[in-house]
Amino acid sequence: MGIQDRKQRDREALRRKIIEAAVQLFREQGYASVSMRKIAQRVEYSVGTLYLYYKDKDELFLAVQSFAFDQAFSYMRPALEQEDPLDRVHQLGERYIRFGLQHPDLYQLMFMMENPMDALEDEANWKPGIRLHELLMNIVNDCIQDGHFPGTDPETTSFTLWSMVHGMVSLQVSQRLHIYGGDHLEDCALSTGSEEMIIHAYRHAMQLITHRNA
Amino acid sequence: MGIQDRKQRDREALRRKIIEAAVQLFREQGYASVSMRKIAQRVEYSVGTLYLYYKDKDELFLAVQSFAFDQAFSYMRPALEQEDPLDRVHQLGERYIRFGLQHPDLYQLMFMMENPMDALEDEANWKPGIRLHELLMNIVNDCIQDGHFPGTDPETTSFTLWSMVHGMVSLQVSQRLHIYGGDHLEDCALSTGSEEMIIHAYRHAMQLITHRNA
DNA sequence: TGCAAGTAATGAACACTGTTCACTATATTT
DNA sequence: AAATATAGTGAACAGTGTTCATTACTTGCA
Repeated sequence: MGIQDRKQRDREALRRKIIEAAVQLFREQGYASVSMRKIAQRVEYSVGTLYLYYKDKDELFLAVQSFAFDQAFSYMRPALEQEDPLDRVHQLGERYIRFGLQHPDLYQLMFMMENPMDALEDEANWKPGIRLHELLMNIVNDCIQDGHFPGTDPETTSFTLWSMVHGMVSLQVSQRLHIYGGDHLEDCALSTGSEEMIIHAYRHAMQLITHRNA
Repeated sequence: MGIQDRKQRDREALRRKIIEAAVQLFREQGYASVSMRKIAQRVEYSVGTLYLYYKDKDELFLAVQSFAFDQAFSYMRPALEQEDPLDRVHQLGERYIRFGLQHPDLYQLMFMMENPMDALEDEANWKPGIRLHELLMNIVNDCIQDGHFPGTDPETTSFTLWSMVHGMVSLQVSQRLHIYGGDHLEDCALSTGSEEMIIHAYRHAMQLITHRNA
């Protein structure tokens, strides 16, 4: 039935419009001040309608999170084209950081907020997280085959690397890095707290970890 | 005037009772579900009274954060008694992690929530953060004097170390580590996601960074 | 002592939040 | 054409942080 198909398409189109409106509002007004009513107003439907398309706010935000992961993955994709596995981790980390800093609201939704995670039927089935972690772990595995990261397993090492870049991004996103650049520190590489300064710290760290004097 | 003094003491006692009630409620019911009315009920005063002692919720929570930092610092204190500066960083990191994992609600307040930070008159004057960072940086500086962390400055290195441990703790606290231990991974050191497993990863990382085969 | 001034505490009220559900309007099927 | 699904609505509910007119009590002064 073509009509059924069209209805299905309409349904999915509205589902998409809703999460796009949510993303837009995140950008414009920040995570905290996005309410169901504001989203409804933006898509020009009533509040109740949102609940016909998403069970509750958590489920809606989980869909936005999924959308954000798509964006993140395609942003990080070019890193995978590097020949040397060590270059792949390097680039992947750098792109991870840049994406997080440039989209703080999406990053919060992906890795910092507790809320949307509750909507997962089983927390262990957090697919985007699994996908990201497997991506990283495979590359780390290749590195180990090349003799890097001696004495560790890919699991532990990839967790460590993830923690480091996540730590850098999330401290910045949650406003904890304003301590750098105050008068109490004369001059240091992090004085501005900008993206490039964080990348600089990341590169130094990777140098230390990989024993490479690039 | 002794009466004035007593009033002053009463005032401070109630201020303290309020933040203690807040901490208690964090423990019992989790961060998200602690409201001003619940705190008021716990201290057996009306809601309005809380606003005579704290300008708003952010300011109250900032006071709780300050309380949490006191706890954290005294928990981490023993680490500073180590002779070797490298042992000091090692232990400091380990204690940082353990404190965070054992007090997830306080940790959220200290390093993850945006809210209470807005209450700072000047974000760059986040005193507990500055204190923690100076503590770490001084130790790192001692390490560098001993020839460790070659080619980096204490600023960058201490930021990196902080990021790593914060990343580990915050990923766990915000429920992002449930991906470990699923069926999609046979066996790995992180399978349980427990405190000891995170400490294990931390130690491996420190080994890599410090080029030490302890 | 009696009265005024000042302080401390209250809780109803306001504007917001996520969520529900009786109701209407439209579309499909019989 | 009538009956039946389906889609959309928005007032209502219980909760949130915050304010402020009103009360209760304490202090200082005549």
